[in-house]
Amino acid sequence: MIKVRFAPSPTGYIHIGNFRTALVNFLFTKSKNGHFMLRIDDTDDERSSKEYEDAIKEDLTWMNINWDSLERQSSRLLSYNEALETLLEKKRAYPCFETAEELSLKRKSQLTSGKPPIYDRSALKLSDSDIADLKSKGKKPHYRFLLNHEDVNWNDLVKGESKYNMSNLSDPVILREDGRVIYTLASVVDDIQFEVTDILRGEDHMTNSAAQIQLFEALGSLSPKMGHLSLLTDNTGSGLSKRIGSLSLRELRSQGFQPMAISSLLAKIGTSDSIDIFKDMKQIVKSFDISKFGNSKPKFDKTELSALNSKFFQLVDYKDISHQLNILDIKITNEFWNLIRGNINNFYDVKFWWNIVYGDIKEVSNDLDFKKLALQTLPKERFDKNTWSVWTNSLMKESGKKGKELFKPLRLCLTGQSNGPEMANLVLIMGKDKIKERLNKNN
RNA sequence: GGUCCCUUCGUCUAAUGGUUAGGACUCAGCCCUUUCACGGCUGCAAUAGGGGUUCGAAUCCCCUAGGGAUCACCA
Repeated sequence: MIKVRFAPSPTGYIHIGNFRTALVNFLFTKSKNGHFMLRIDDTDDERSSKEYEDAIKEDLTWMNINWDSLERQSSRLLSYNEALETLLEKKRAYPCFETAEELSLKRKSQLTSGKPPIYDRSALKLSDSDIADLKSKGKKPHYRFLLNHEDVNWNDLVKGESKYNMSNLSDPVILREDGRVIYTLASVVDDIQFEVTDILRGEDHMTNSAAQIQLFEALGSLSPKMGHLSLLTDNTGSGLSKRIGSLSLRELRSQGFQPMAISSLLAKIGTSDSIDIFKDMKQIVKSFDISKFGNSKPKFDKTELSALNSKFFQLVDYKDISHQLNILDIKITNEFWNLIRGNINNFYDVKFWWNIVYGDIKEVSNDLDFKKLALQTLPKERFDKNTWSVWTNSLMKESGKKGKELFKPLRLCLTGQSNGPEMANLVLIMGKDKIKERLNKNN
């Protein structure tokens, strides 16, 4: 069975890039009847918090991404220590005693002299007695994984045949001086133990993956299949991750964007499928194929998201959105929803139209003569489905106006807007009293 | 700076050496609707630049330019 994991670290809110990774993993596994694991990567307990973990879960739930199992790295520390022992026995891990400051300085001087800032492995030269000596002086080691300096090859699920030469990389630190494990190792240990079959993530993990493939092997396991998605950029082409703040899921939610609009866009952007709104997650799952993802960096454009958002409202039936409408402190009926659904770009537009139909509006029209005529010709009898044509016909005769000349000002008088829902239905729902009130109102 | 990845209409992309370089979105025009929207039809619009290889290059090779990623005791 296919098993994937989404492994956020609870150090912030999920943003659009993170979420795309979650979504792609979810769609990939669900399209193969697989298992989706949520793994909280909280090994960095200085930056991690329970609040963020809860927020991540809440956001995923809001987006209709449900996990089949949940793991937390902070509860699995023993396994990581065992793995380190194994690596030490196999001479694939070694202790180092440089301080963070020393390493940072070293990198800087390497960079300024035009060299790649790769760790020089000087700790490897330490003899057993050197190490014992340093330890006896109270120095605490951190540990690195000893890379084999050779090509690592893999068949990437997205990019195809890939390779990376490991001599371009520093031996990754896998255990901190204070004894806390680091992601590189923890992730591999978990993937082995939970039998993850496929790892899908952003291409910023490309070199991690290469190193981790060696780590899988060093721990006596076969590497899962790897796939690397190109990173999203903003509409100027620069990296999105730098501005995660304004593009968090929570931000989008508070701006009135719908989960299906977000998922529809993120599931299809960068693929050879056309971008269109999906009604529910099942439909996206059906159309999903990892091989449809390309290698170039798609631009994330919020206006594209807005367009999908509007389309979603046109598509969604009252029964499927009424639970959401309930959070607005106004009563929305089926009839009202059907009236306005074609004119909603953003969830809060519901309230905007409610106010226009039932509430008070500031600006009407200042065409007094026209309003007077409209009031005179307004049918006296009870409103029904013919009211609109009866009214506009007689108004047409009285005013001598027709077509746009007639309808645009009338719409403006009644709603204060130059466009909006179907007028014939709108007057029925708005009712005679409200219409009179609008036509009598003078600015 | 080393390494890796990327570059086709404005946008997302298709075209496994031979196509009139195709589709979707946007945009424009027309039709429909006694208005806007929806819908339908039509149209505008691209191979980053320069060299090769080849009868023939978007496609293969080299160079240049631009963008991104990575080289953390973050994940």
